[in-house]
Amino acid sequence: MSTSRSTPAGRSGPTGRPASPAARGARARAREEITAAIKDEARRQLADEGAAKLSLRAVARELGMVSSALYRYFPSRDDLLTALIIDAYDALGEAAERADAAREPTATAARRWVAVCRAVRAWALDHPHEYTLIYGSPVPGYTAPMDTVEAASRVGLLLIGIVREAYEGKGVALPRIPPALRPEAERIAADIAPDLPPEVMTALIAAWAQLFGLIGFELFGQFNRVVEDRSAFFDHAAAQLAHGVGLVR
Amino acid sequence: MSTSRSTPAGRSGPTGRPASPAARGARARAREEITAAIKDEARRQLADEGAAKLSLRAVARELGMVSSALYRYFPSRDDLLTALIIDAYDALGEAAERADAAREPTATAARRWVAVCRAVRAWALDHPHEYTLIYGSPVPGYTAPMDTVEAASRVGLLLIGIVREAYEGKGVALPRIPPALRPEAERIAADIAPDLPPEVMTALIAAWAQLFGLIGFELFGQFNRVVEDRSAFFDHAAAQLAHGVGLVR
DNA sequence: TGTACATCAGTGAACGCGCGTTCACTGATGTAC
DNA sequence: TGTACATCAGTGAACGCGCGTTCACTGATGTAC
Repeated sequence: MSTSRSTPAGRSGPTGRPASPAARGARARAREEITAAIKDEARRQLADEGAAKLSLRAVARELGMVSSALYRYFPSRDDLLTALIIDAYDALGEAAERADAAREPTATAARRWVAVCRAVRAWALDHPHEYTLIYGSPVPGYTAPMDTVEAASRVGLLLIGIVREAYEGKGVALPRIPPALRPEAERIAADIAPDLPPEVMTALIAAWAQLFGLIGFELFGQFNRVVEDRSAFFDHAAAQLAHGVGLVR
Repeated sequence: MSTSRSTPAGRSGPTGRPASPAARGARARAREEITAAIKDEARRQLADEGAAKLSLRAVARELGMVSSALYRYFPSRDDLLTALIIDAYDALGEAAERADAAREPTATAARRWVAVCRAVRAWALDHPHEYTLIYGSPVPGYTAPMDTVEAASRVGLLLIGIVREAYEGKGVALPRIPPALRPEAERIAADIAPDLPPEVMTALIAAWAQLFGLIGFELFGQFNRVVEDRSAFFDHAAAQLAHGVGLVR
């Protein structure tokens, strides 16, 4: 129950009544605050121990509650994890969307692409453990429920949107793909964005995976003693990815 | 002590004497066998629980030993992890090197590159949990000692070697890099491969990170319901990476 | 070749710790009439 | 507006489990003379 996305103030509560912040009773307000406090503390603990060792008891302890009290808010440890995962996807998606929304009106698709990549990287560096939660190795014994897919696809959809606008404005040079890949490319495009050419969709998905490869290597230490000016390195790599997708300007 | 790489039969033992398999006493042979059995069982358990929860007690239990007995072989849990990590890097490196060694004599650099990428992917799909151990998110609370770096760099060195041969044979088209990246590119090249142009080294490192991004996305489920013919997709992406590094043939 | 001694592998008990989850309960807050 | 009842948050004890590591010990294997 409590694992659904937190209801923003102003939406209707469980009774169906529209509930203004003032009208919500003390109980409802307390519930929201404590739910948020639990998630905040859990996020804090991700940093120390990682998701695999995230412990309800430790969270409760830190909050001055008894461990069983958490079960009023999350029916199990996995549900708390799910909530953290959805929040992380949403926060990352929002950061990326905000970066794109703040573009200058004259920005080219390639510039928008790079800006979104930079926003993703910046969020990852700012929230390394939440990033790890969603783009690191899977948490053993945990399988993400379907609730996560909507939030998980926000960054991907944003990138597709940028490429789509560019394509409509003739700002895309079709990448070439080998014949062996053609059927798969057509299937991918049909499934995800039938209005885009298969070559573009295929290149886009590869670029999407590669973007997270760059960020992961930086975050997980593989660039230690290799790359130093990581911002400059990343910016260039992101621009190259845009190029690979066919964004010509 | 026992966390150093396992001594292959035929090398000299701790006494300095050359020790043929026959000459080694029962004790030494048993020690090697049991060390290997511990690592094998630990690898098996990585699959179920992940590295964060790898447990000496569980390994001992499965081997029919008492947990304290493992301390004769590995001074601590972290040392066992280190041994597994080094083994994994070595196994991956060896798989990549073998794939390259098996090339046809006429193979172009681009073909060699793709063959190595495919070998890395194949090994990752065959050993997902060992791959996760080395290229997944870091194990919380564990920091890899310096012992791992040699094994960790085998794949990278192999890729550099391929590009180097191509460069010497004029098989590389210099990628372009923006002026902002020039100083960092020169630093990288000077540090790692002074005989290669900075543009090439920079592109190589980006491609290296992107390669593992592609593999990670496939392995960690991000391609679920997105990419289906993953081999075809990967082969093309790997060829594109070669192209990005400047391998023209 | 035989013997005394040193080395080593493995035992079993213990220390001190942590975990997720359930359950019957108390007391405060909210709701319906 | 006041009261009876329902809802809910939080408690504290308990269940049953697992963990890494230490330690004194036994008995087998190896080594030096």
